Amino acid sequence: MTNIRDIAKLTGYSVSTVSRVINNHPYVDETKRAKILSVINELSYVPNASARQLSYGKTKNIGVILPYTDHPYFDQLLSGIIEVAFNEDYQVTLLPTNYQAERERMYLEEFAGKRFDGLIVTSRANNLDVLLSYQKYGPIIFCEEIKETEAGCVFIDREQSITEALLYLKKQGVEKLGVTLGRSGRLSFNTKVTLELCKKIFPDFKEENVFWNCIDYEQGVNAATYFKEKR
DNA sequence: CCGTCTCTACGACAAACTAT
DNA sequence: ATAGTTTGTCGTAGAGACGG
Repeated sequence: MTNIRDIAKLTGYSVSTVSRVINNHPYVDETKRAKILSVINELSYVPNASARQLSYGKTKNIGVILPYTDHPYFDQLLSGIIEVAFNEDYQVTLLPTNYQAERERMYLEEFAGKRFDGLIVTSRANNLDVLLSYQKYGPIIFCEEIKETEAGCVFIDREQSITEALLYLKKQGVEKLGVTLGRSGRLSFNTKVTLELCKKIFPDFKEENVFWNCIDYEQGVNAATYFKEKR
């Protein structure tokens, strides 16, 4: 396979001069530039991406940790991430975990190995401490409120929005509340807050009125059946 | 001082080489 | 035969050489 040294050898100029031509840098004589370009075209030479990455010290790649993609919330989040990355000439690599802690740790190890310039954690499978310990390898942004440290985070005010939704239901005359949730409160901040607010706004609310692991359409249908029978 | 060009470090890995 | 060491690979960018 042709490399930059082959081009240099064939044209009679140095590797650096060839590099300048490839990257449109100034200070290359036009006749030499033309000759180098003609050899490049002749051999269909394309610079090695790994070697470029080595030199830049950057991958121009952002890893996005997410549980799954077929979900409106993560779809929308991803769409925004991709749009901004595109404008900044960054590539985005999707890192689906299906909430498997081990898989997520594998991605974190790849991040430590400089596979990505930065990491966006939309929802995590490991405890926060585990993810925070990887901050020394590069920037990590969390899509949840991080209060303990100065970690970068972007989040919506879940407490406020859930409160509004619950108050609306109460106003509509709802007395007995049923809730669908994805994961245990031990792992999910969202779950924890939702349960706390349910108990606060609906004092008679009991945890047996929670339908757990409701993360897809099928479980949604099961939840509807469950609540219908419980009514 | 400017334009043009060469040399070399960078990091991880494989291949080649040397010593035992 | 095995373990340890050295060298080469890949493209880029900055330092520096050189001529005018």
